[in-house]
Order: sequence, then structure tokens, then C-alpha cells
Amino acid sequence: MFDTVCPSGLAPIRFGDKWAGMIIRCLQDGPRRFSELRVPLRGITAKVLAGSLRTLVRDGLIVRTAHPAPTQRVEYALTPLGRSMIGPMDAACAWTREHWDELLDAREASSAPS
Amino acid sequence: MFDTVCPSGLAPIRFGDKWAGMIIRCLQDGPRRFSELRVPLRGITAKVLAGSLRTLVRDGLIVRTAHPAPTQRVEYALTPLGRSMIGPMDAACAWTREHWDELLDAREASSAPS
DNA sequence: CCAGGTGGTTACCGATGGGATACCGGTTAC
DNA sequence: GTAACCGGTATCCCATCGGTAACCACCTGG
Repeated sequence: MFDTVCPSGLAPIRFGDKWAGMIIRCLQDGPRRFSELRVPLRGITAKVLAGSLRTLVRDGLIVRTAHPAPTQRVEYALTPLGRSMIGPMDAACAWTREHWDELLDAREASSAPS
Repeated sequence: MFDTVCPSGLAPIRFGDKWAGMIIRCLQDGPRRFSELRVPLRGITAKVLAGSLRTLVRDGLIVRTAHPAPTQRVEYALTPLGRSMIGPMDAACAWTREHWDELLDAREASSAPS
């Protein structure tokens, strides 16, 4: 995640792996359990979700709390650091929503240069 | 680039490949030639730069103009669409700059949980 | 006892990404 | 002539990523 430092003010724009952004999105309204996350993230497998969650925890963006209550119950929640990412993330998502059609058009135009 | 659609308002935050963001940064003050781009992008190989440029052109973010002048001269420049990406990109970069230390600390803390 | 849910782990596998190296045709400078 | 620069391409290689499938310990409900 955040692969590279930006020495000259240049930074690669890659907020984590394929699912990281979506996971953070899913957590912004409160903690969620492992299996609750799998519902909105249709198609994610247990392994991949577990992996993404692990790196997000490692990077201090979310916290994992396992309630040792009678029944097994693990919750993931945003840290303040994780929450601070929502702003720039929303900006990026808004840009994509706004320009999605243009991107698609550009691709189609260059794939069919007839 | 922009790997996935965002069906439920969730989008993966991945603005292109490793170098795409940096290339756009390099172009924001005007057109640059192929070899001019290789200077600030230290470490990029010709193949990878050519590849990144190709997908950026395909997605309509930059334009390639080859001046058929006597000497070989190819210039890359931002399109309006490409330029519109600078805003959200800056937001993301600013976030990273602000929180870079926290990320590093979190990583170090979880790698050495002694 | 057994089924089912919860929160994972492990082994395997194919696709992709990114890097190194070599090479290329065209043009200009010496 | 030949060396160098320009804008690439061709080939090969390796690491990572994401996915599938199987399995697991633990607990609960019937």
C-alpha cells in the first residue's frame, strides 16, 4: 500500500490493493464484522478479504477487535487515520463518476479507429 | 486503469498503473517529450514508459503528437480530461504527505510487537 | 450426534506488472 | 564513415496479486 515515497512531489496514486478503498467505504458508517463485509463486497473470497484486512490493520487504517464472547465475533472499524482517508477518496470517486463516460468513450474510440 | 465500475457507489481507488499519476504530474506544466519524461521519472524503463503512455492515450488523458519535422520529435500533453484529474490527485498526494509518518509508524509498530 | 455459521488458513495456479537487456530505423553531428 | 540521440519494440524473467478449493477450530441449535 502506498507503494512509493514521493521524493520530488510525485507520488503514485495507489491507495492499497484492489479492495482496500471499498473496505474503507464499507466501514465508514460503523464497525462491521468479517461476514458483513463479504456481502457488499460481492465476489471477494475469504482469503483475499482476510489479506486486505490484515494489511489495512498493519498500516493503522482499521482496527480488529475480537470479542471473546461466548460466540465468535470479530469486528473491524476505522481508526482516525483510516477515517481521514475518506475525504480524498471521495474526491477520487467523484472524479471517476463524473468522467466515467468520457473514459469509456475514449477507449471505444481508440479500439475502433475506423 | 480504473479497473472496476462502482455499482454500489464503491470504487477501487486505483488511478492507473504505477507511473500514471507521476506522468500526469510531469505534464501539468506543459507538453513533454518522451526522453524529457524519463528524467524526472528516474528508474522507469523505455518499455514501461511507452506502455503507460499508451494506456493514458487510450483512455483520453493525454495526447501524443508526432511532429514529422526533419528530426524525430514526439510530444505528450494533457487533455482537458487529463487535466481534470489533477485536482483529486493532489488531494490524494496531500493526504499521503500529511500522514506518511503515521503509516510508517503503524507498520513499524506491527512488525515489531515486542 | 450432527448440521451450520463464523472467521479464518493452506496449497495451488494463472494472469498481470514491472524490470533488464538487446535491438531497431531514422536523423543529425563530427 | 561512424558515433550518438530519438522514440521506441522484442524477449525474457520474476514477483506479486487475485482467485479456487479444501480444510480448520470453535461454538450454537435441534
